[in-house]
Amino acid sequence: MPPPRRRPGGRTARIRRQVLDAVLAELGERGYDGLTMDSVAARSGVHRATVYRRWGDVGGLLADVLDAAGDDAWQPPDTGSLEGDLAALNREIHDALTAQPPIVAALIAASFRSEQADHAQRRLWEDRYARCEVIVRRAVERAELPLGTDARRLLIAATAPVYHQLVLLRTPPGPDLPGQAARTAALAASAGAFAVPPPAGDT
Amino acid sequence: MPPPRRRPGGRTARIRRQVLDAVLAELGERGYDGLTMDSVAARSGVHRATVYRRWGDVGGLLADVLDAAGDDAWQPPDTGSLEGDLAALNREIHDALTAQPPIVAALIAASFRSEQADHAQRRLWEDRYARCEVIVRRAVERAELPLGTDARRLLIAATAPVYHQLVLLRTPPGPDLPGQAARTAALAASAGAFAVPPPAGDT
DNA sequence: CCACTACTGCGACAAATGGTGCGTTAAGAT
DNA sequence: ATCTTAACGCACCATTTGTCGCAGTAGTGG
Repeated sequence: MPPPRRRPGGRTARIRRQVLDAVLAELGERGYDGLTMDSVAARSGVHRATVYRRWGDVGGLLADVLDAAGDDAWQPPDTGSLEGDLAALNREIHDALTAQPPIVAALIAASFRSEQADHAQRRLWEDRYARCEVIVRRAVERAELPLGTDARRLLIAATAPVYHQLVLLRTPPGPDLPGQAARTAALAASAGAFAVPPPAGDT
Repeated sequence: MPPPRRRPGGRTARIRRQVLDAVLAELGERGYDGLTMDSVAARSGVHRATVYRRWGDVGGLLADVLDAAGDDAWQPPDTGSLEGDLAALNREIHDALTAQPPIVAALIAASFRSEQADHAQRRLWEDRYARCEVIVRRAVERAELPLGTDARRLLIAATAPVYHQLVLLRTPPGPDLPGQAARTAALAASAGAFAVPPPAGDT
């Protein structure tokens, strides 16, 4: 027998959007502990019991929001140079983390609250960094970087300072933090700091 | 009139230690939302009402734990070279973040839960990074680094990848993440990536 | 050693929150 | 159009959270 087919139809989708929007709004306004099943239900206009049944708990809500966030068509910037790409990427990150209300920062913080949200957050990170690897590939093609540069490590080195400063340290960043972090990483990269040894076989 | 004089004596101090230990234990075992006033009171053997009276809420508990954590005699490693110091520092961070139970990671995550805890966490970061600046000063004295190197930016660039990988991304780190991050930062630093322009006056 | 009082323990209480069975409504297929 | 079934709304209960007054205990100064 076929699995019972779902009904992705109009009402279900509408309710989902209402609830997800309410989650983001609550998260932005009341920050962190403000996100309860109750407040989400009240704001969305959907009944408490419905929210409980479809999402189970706060972690389910967050996971759904995070998964929905990954379903976009985002592409990393393409400025024509490695440092330019990294700087533009960092500026996007910086803007997202300092936007008002601070939805992205609140989402990151909230993802610690449950296993489900944690997994969804990891999927989102993985997706974003995977999409960014093209930046490094293009730089290698332009001969800005040596072959065998570890894309992931380079991307993390470039972006980590921005996240660290804004999410964990939460102190006012120095001027042009995105640009400086990008320049530092690009410099280290062109010096071969992220070279990965070939798999010990052929060229 | 003078404020009523406090009693920092035996019982009060003992109760505080019991409660703070219970906070750490709960945080390690039950991770994030597991930390409630009730569970702390139960585990510590202190009455609920006492915990409410002295600490007010979960944020108060976390803030007290964080402040207590800053009252130690920790000093950054001194290995004789910049890269060695940074690598040793990163290894300490790595070990603290991957220890079982994951108390440090849980503390960082939990510090998002309230204003009070947030402020305490910032004080702790500030204190730690300030203590680490001596690493950069020593490197400048050894002429490993140019004068006018921005200590804070260098330290953040060196340590951020470790925090980012273990706290935010939460994916298995590559081999020798601490060492690689340290080498990258040291390389960029000796190339002058963290030079700060002199204040536009004299040498 | 004694008096003073800050601090803790106790239990009862009000209020908010989390979670669930059951009848009703609306979506999707024939 | 109408039938089937998934999804929703309502009412309800259980648990947790936070507060208060009072009595007892133990530091602190004389």
